[in-house]
Amino acid sequence: MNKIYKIYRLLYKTYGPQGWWPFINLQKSYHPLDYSFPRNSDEIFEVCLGSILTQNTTFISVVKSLNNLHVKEALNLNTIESMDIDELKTAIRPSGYHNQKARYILEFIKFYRSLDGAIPTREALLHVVGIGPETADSILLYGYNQCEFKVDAYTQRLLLTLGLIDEKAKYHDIKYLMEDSLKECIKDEKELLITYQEFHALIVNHAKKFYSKKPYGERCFLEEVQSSL
DNA sequence: AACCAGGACGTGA
DNA sequence: TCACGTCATGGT
Repeated sequence: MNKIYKIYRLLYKTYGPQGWWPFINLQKSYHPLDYSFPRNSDEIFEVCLGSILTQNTTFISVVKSLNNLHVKEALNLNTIESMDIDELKTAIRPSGYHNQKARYILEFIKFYRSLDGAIPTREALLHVVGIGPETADSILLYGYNQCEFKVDAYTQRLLLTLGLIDEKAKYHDIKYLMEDSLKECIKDEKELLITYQEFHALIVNHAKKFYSKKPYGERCFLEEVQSSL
């Protein structure tokens, strides 16, 4: 068992399953251990929308934006595409950058339509304006249940503090470190996917508590992973 | 009241 | 390639 997987086990033992992704339309019937989402095109689209809106923003703000659309019966691509762009901007205002994110959303909808239900490749997603590596992985991992590890600022900060990467490690360096480490320990594809999904969520949960303000990692119990191997 | 949040893009060196 | 400025609102 390598250190990365050890960190995952420790986080899971501490916080339990996170139940990522919180669907707006399904809050009543949603349970953390139900990994059957998303189930249809509307739910996939909701994850894609949330993935764009959450760029450099807390998910609490994203939920507000998604709810603004939901109460207008506009949490679907047909309505968003046909609605006035200023109305869209107003709805997503709580999650910030509403001008460029409104554009990103419309750009993505064009791309989404061209897919005609197919699963997008990572490379194709990266060609869409407004979709960088993290947003692409978020869409693939949570929207399409693809084994793509999502790296974010918290992941980098955590691994850097624990001394598992160096300062110049880039997005893909970290992504492949996580994926290779987990593949080494998990052979079952379904379990691997769930681990990717839960791990990222657990890192965010944990990092909010210990890696939001300096000095990072103070009293973080993951330090024990260092000495244990 | 400064600081940061589940980033991406454009620019110049 | 890479460091840096910009985009914007909301919570602490």
